[in-house]
Parts: sequence; C-alpha cells; structure tokens
Amino acid sequence: MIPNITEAEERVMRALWGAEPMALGEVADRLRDAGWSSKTVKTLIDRLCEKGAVGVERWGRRNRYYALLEKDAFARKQIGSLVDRLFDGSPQDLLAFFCRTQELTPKQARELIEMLESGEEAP
Amino acid sequence: MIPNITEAEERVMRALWGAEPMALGEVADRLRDAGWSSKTVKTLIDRLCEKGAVGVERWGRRNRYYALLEKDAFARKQIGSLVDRLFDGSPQDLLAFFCRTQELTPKQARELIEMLESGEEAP
DNA sequence: AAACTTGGATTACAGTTGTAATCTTATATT
DNA sequence: AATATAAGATTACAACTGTAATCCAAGTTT
Repeated sequence: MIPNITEAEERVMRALWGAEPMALGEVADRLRDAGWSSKTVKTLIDRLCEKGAVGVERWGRRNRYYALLEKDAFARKQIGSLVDRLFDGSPQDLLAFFCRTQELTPKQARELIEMLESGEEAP
Repeated sequence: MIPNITEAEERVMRALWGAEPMALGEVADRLRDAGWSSKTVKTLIDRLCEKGAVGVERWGRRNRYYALLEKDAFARKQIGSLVDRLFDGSPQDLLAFFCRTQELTPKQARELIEMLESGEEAP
C-alpha cells in the first residue's frame, strides 16, 4: 500500500526520485532551496523510512538513501484521489475540466490528440 | 487567495458545494457516512469560516452555512499544485501520464479527442 | 593531538488537525 | 411546567507535522 506522505516529506521524495542512492548531505544539497537544516532533512528521511517510502543502505560508515516508493505509483494515487474527491470518480470529468480551464494552446491540443489517437491504435 | 483546506475540511466543503445554505444538522446529515458527531462538523465549519471558505447567514435563531470558496477554483488550485509538484509544471505531462496510466477505453479516448477538437476551434 | 565537520540516533517542542466534550440557551415534546 | 433536543460558543486534548537541537562517534583539517 502506498503510504500517506506529508508535504514536506513529498519534497524529500522529489529529491530522491530518479537519482542514485544518496548520502544525507547530497539530499540536503538538492533541497537547498527549501531552506532546511540537514537535521530537518534527516528527520523527514527517518519518517519516510518508517513509512517504507525510502530505503537505506550502508556505504562505508555512512548511510545512503533511495526512493522505494516510485514516483509513478505515487502520482497515480494522487490523481486517483483527486478524481474521487472532486470529480465524482470520473476520470473523464477531470480531463474535461482540465481542458476547459487549463486553456491549452492549439499546439498542445493537437499534440494531445495525436497522443490519444496513437494510443487508441495500440493493441 | 485560496486558503489551505485540510482533508476533513474538504469533506465538509464537498457537502456544501452545489447546495443551498444549510443548517448545521443538514450538513451533518450529508456527512453521515463520515461517522462524525455534529460537534465535529461544527468545529470544521468554524475553521472553514475563519479561513473564509464558508459563509454564515442568520436564519431565525439558527445559522445557515454555505460555500464561499468555489469548487472550480479549488479544483484548479489542486490540479495546478499537482502539476507543479509532480509534473515539472507541465500540464501536458500530466495529461500524457493520465492518458497512459488511466487506460481509457477507445470510446473515452474518442470523446476526449472530440472535446479537444471542439475546444480548439473555439475563439 | 586538538579542534572541526559530518552524519547517525535520540529527543524536543510548538502549531495544525482530527475528533470531540462542556456549557448555555432556545425551542420541541411529554 | 419539566424535560429533552438542537445548535451556538468555548474549551480540550492527543496525534501528526514542521522544524530543529542534543549527544555522540568517526573522519578531516590545522
């Protein structure tokens, strides 16, 4: 099951996604713009480990951390939750709303149409 | 500005959206499946009032509550946040992911294409 | 070697959130 | 009238979150 992740924790996940296992310092560096002490980053990582969202490996005397919870799975869950909560469980309704309000440029719309058409052919 | 709304508060908002001003009891009724005491509902409503998301009007001796924060505005904010946090600020990336993972049926895909095409023509 | 840095483990502590309970007052019911 | 019910205002309180600080050991620098 996909655990609940808080906002601050999610920010840490974003630093880990798509990267090799990292030492604490590296994670903290990637989160420089959050303005957090490395202690804070460590606390968040610890909590993510307890939740099973982050894994640890020993490397010499230090730890290295990496994402166990995958970004795609997390994103799917977020989107599903949004659909359930605000669009009555209807993915189409979300898409319709999205297209209405997001004001895609014609080019973007065309690209999307192509994507949908090509997906439709696929077996 | 759109305030931050917690999960429980959002649930109350969903009971208010698209409805006439309601007395506390009505709101609590609509939230029956949440299993909350009406006291709990009252607390959540109070917090939403402080945040400016809910309005109050006197009706006889009682209050009636109604949504000030509109569902569409809230939904837009949620989607925007999702795009920023998980799709690098690219709405297309969200849509692409959505179409890839949501496994639309061919019918749904066709409907979407129509929607996009009609939107494209619009001035 | 003494002092500084890095990061691990543990602890802290206020603000937010979930979930009410009290206390009060105005109807509604017996 | 006496009591029960509903809701307003106020208060409560533990769990979860954000944001570290302490304490300690090992490695790095002067």
